[in-house]
Amino acid sequence: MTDETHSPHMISRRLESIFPITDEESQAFKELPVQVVALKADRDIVSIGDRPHQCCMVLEGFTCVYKLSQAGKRQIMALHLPGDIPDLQSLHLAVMDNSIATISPCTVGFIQHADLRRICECYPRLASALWRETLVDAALMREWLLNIGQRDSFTRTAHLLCELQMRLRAVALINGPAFDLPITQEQMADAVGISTVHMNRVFQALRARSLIKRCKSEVTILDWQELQEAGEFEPHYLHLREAVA
Amino acid sequence: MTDETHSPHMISRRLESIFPITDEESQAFKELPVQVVALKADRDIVSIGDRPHQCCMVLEGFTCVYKLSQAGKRQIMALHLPGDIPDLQSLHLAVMDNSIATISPCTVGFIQHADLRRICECYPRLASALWRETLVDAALMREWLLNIGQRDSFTRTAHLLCELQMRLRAVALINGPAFDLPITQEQMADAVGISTVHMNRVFQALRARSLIKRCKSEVTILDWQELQEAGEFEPHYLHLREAVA
DNA sequence: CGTAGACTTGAAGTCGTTCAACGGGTGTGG
DNA sequence: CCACACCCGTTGAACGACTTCAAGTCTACG
Repeated sequence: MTDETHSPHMISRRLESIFPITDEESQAFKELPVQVVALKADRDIVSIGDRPHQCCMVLEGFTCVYKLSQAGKRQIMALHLPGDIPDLQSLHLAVMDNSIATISPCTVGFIQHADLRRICECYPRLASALWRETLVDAALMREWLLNIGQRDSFTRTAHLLCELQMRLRAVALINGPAFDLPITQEQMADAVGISTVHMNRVFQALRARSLIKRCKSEVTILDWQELQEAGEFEPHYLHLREAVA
Repeated sequence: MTDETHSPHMISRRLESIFPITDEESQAFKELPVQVVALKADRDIVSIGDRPHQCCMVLEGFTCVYKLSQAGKRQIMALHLPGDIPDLQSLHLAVMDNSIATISPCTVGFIQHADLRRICECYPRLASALWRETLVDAALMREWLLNIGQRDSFTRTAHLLCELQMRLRAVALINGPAFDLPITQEQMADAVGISTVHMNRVFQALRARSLIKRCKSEVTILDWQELQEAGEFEPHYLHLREAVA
């Protein structure tokens, strides 16, 4: 909530990871006024039914998109990392059809819709880049739908871990096999659509097969190849510009 | 494959159902060159891995977006009706991360990416309308994710029926409680993520509770109120301009 | 008239849920 | 500094929803 300068870097890095933009366009982004805010874990950033006049960019931490069933069960339909804009849709969809919350303590940056619209008019390629962002979000949701609809809980979980690892790499937040994953088993369970108790057992199975190791909030992938196979993970759907080895 | 004139009407009607556009913009759409093709049921229109140079607009019939798991199980992640553009994403995402197939016999219209890009440049509001289209598609997927991840099979199926009824109404394809739903139980099962056998039992339960009636490919909703409650259906996520009673 | 595809049925089996309880670490207030 | 509370992770056992297999019926269509 202090350093306002690293935020535009964040977003342009994310955009560039999936779409080539020029220096001038990148620069335009960096000059956008951003209101930076720090938030505790498990707080709503935007709630279903809201009519926001701004978008929220993740700067630090993890956020999630979620909805509740009538029984009060929560389905997480996306996880967002630094550089992502979880509610970019609100630029064209007046009322939120989902909530967005922090998974871990976060700092986020708010950008006014008006500013985004203006920049989209001046730089049509940036508009395309943002459009593309929302399309990649949708592509991830399709994969999650396949995951939840057709794969068993073990495969689903392995798949999610692979996805997170690769996305974190793509924005250069990690480079080795270990990374910080400040997310509880309950939140993981909500993301793959199983119960907390069962998520715990899946984690045990993953450890038993020596696929991962977990120590506090740090996850280490012990066998990337095996984990990918266990999770039926094919990274094409991430639409990254360059394949990450 | 014969009448090329009704197709642009179709798309503009769909766009207008969620976004106000001017006559001039609507006109621009109607002048787009469209290649109309008739297809049998259960045929791929675009396949995963393709790099299409055109988009496909549904003119008659139903299409679906799907992916296969390694075990060969199919998850349908969206159903598209006349007026929809199932692969609009391909405008900005070079390679398809999903396949698109016909559910029933269909006629579809292909529009070149180049033409769409041109019209987006000339009419930025149309570009926004198309962007919005893809965002609504994503909103539907979020609801499907909630449906499949957190609701039981009975609720899921009721929900899907409500959604289809309301979307068909929104484009004025139906007005009464009965409508043509040329889709097999197997396809329905793939859409809600359950087995064919179980889908059959869910249908029996829906009939036993007098919520729906099915005769050939025609579905009649006997109690709209009850079906909505049974499916936990709240239509906000469809982002229709006007609530349909 | 025969065949293929869609729908239907029963029974057995599996995966995941639910309930209930306990352990361990961490932070907070007395 | 200790005690307590809380959250997270863990465990066992019973239950339930859905799957799978296998067979049989119905209808449409060539």
